[in-house]
Amino acid sequence: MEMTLKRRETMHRLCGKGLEIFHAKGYYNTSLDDILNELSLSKGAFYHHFKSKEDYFINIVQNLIVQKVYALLIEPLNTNENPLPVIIESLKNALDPGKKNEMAYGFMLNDFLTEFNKRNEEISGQLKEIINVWEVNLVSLLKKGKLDGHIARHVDCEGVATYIIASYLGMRSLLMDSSNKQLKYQYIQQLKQYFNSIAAHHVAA
Amino acid sequence: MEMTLKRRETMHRLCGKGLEIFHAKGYYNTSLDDILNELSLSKGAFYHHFKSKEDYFINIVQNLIVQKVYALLIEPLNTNENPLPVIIESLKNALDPGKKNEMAYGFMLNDFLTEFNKRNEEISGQLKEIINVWEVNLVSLLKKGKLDGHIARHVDCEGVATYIIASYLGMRSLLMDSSNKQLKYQYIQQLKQYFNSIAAHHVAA
DNA sequence: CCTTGAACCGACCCACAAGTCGGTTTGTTT
DNA sequence: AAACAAACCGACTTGTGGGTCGGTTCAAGG
Repeated sequence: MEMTLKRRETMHRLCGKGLEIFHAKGYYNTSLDDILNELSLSKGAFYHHFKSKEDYFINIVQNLIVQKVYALLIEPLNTNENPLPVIIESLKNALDPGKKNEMAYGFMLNDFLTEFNKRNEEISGQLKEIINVWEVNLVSLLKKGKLDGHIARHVDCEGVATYIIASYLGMRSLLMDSSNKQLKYQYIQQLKQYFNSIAAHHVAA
Repeated sequence: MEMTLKRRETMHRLCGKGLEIFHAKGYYNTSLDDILNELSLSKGAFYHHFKSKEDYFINIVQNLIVQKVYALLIEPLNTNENPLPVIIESLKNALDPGKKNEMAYGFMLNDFLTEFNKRNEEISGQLKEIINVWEVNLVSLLKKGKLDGHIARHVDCEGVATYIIASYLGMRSLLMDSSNKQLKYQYIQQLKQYFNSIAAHHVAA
């Protein structure tokens, strides 16, 4: 089974470096050779493991992007606490580049969604599905929060989830270049302001 | 001067159709021939009027996109009324496809911003500049609203402007396919909710 | 050793799209 | 109507990048 291990290791290296470069330069603006040169691998090696560039990226979505979105944005929602601070905390984490100078995974979703929209049905469908799962989890957490008395009864939980997702995705277009601390701070502050307006009892801003 | 008129008319046709197709399929995913065939024009005609595809798109940005954004999002802010309803109205307009089944100009900004980011410094710079002008105008209107007693004194106007822009841009990623009436409605409702929390006096939701 | 097959190499093929250029049409001027 | 230039044509050049394929390396089993 040593063979299988080698295969998995090479595929893993390809996916990791691929996500890094696709994210930095865009999928359609990155050639396979860009990635292969970085890893000192050949076309032949690539097509031995993946059947096409698309197949390769789908692997990346399923193995890396899905995992990260779940870890950063969805799993934290599995809580019994007051939803609003939990959501804020998860978004703050997602917008920060990871501790060990990883990528800022929060940035990827809007980028790739826009890039694949109307160009690749398969991939954009999978990305939309990720957003969809996120939305469903947000809604159900918000509804639980309403029952638990943390959120005002008049609130439209679906609407709130939509609004949270929209503002989060949109931050990407504003945070393009430098990881602008100022903008992130403003965003989180205003999100708190908004959350105050849907909380069951008013809390100091 | 009949020549000049002919020239201007052809350039105008090219820009109009170009924006339509670039917006529908993306700039890098659209070949010049895609556009030229639609207009029954040739490569020669194109390069007689524009020096490159990039030059062509910059023309489109300056002549069409800037105009539309100003008309829909910036000029309406030049008012002495309560800023909050004015802003809501402008966003509602921008997200609607025009009356005479035009394009939904509100969708273009996020799409093109994302597409050109890190691929074309020149163009993405111009698009960011549009956003910047919008932000400046939003901030100054909000500040005036504060002086006029429409907006609470504790409010961070820059932060509010950032948040408005982020949520607006982000809606694009959610409204991708069909012009989903439901999502638009949710967005506007939540924006009103948010605005209630920064208004000087509470108004019914 | 020798065989076998997975992992890998890299020259090549092919489609596509930006940009070129010599030539043709069209309209205006005198 | 001759002359001139702007507008336009379309075959061609050139570069790029996804994908192919015959061959080589290497590790494991006999």
